[in-house]
Amino acid sequence: MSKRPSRDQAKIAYQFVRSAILTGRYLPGKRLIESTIATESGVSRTPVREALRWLERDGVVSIEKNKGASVNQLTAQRVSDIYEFRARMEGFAAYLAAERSTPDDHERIRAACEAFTDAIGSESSDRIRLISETNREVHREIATASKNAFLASALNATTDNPLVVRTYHTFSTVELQRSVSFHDLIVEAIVSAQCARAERLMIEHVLQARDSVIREFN
Amino acid sequence: MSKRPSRDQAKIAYQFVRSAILTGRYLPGKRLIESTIATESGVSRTPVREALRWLERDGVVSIEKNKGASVNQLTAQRVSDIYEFRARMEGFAAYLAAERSTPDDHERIRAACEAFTDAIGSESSDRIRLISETNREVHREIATASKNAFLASALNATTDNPLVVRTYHTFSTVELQRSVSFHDLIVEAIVSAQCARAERLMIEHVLQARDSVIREFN
DNA sequence: ACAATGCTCATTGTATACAATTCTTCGGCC
DNA sequence: GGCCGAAGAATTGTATACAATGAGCATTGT
Repeated sequence: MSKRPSRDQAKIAYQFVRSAILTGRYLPGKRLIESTIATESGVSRTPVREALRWLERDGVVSIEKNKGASVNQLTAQRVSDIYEFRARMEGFAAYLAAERSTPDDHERIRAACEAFTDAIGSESSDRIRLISETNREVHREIATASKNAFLASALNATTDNPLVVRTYHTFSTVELQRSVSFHDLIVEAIVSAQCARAERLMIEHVLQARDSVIREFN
Repeated sequence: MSKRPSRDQAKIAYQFVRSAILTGRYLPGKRLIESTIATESGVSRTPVREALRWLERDGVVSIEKNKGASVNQLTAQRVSDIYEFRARMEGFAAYLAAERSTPDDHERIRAACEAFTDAIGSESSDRIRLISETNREVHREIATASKNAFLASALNATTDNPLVVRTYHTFSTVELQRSVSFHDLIVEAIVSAQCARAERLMIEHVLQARDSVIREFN
């Protein structure tokens, strides 16, 4: 079942703008004109508008009523803000997962962690993409195991935040190994229902990622 | 300057649906047909679609691709989920505010707290509305003082969450007095830069609200 | 010369028309 | 009688046309 034709215009527009910002083609401060993006990405304005709202939620662009969207300045401060926020959210999810998860959840989380470890060892051409995907899966399983549907959906909504995905380009092998360690420790804490430890470990895990990204800025 | 003509169609649609859900005219599980809402609220489908996305973010409706939106079952569990989430967010904001706020911030927060206290004593016909507004202002000032723009915007996005607003209908005088106490304690902790205390107090403050609402359910 | 005012135009917000998808129902077949 | 499938209806997703808003510029009066 190929999803090549990708009949989802809003997603096309989203990825188009996202990619343009990440590669530096759209620079910070640039105003994003809906009609221009529509033409460039080959869809109409309607899905473009929706895509811009998504990017606003990601913290990547700002939208002012009747004035349109513009690319946010990605200062170290701003990136740090977003990661701090995520760290707390994910930490809370880990806390709840430790408190409420079932053996079934444990199985799924463990499997996701293994897939991540495998991805790191992979020599495939889309290794980075693979790492990113499997990592997402780990965090998503933990969010689901938190049994707080609202929290899980809020987290999933930001999992393909451009800022988060970008990080894997900058991660060194040693940092990836560290991620594996943290995943292991977090799983252990969750399985043994040690809520506070799971939370602390997850917060630190995310803050590690923040530091890596911030370092790139300087 | 009257805003009676209220040129914002999306907001009209949002408040229309929101009100319909709160008053029980739209019951949980009810499917929300865009064209129907458009006709009933007197705007076109385009702003209705946007309004539904806002309500999804609030946790009030669920949207499935190509299937549309439906009103969420507001089980005690689900309401609790949302409040737990908010409690952590607001707690983090208070933590950061205690760490980073300036004397100017302190002034604004204090003023907002006083306005809230006044609102409680008010005999005005829209007393509930006034209480709700001033309370929002307190929390918004604290969010701003956190100096984390992303966090502040995420919180503000959910401040007129129907679930949150609803609570003030159910609050008794004693509970409102308790809110005043908590506000005072939180401000004190923030001003004296006691981060952990500010966070704990804020979490408890929001969880109090949760308990009040949950109690209504039974 | 400069500030204020109104005009023009680019762009966003909204409405509506059209396409694609899902749901429903009805008829045929087993 | 019940299950499967196809046709049609209902509804969402997308495109486009139109209205309203805000920005920039020129013009005018002082």
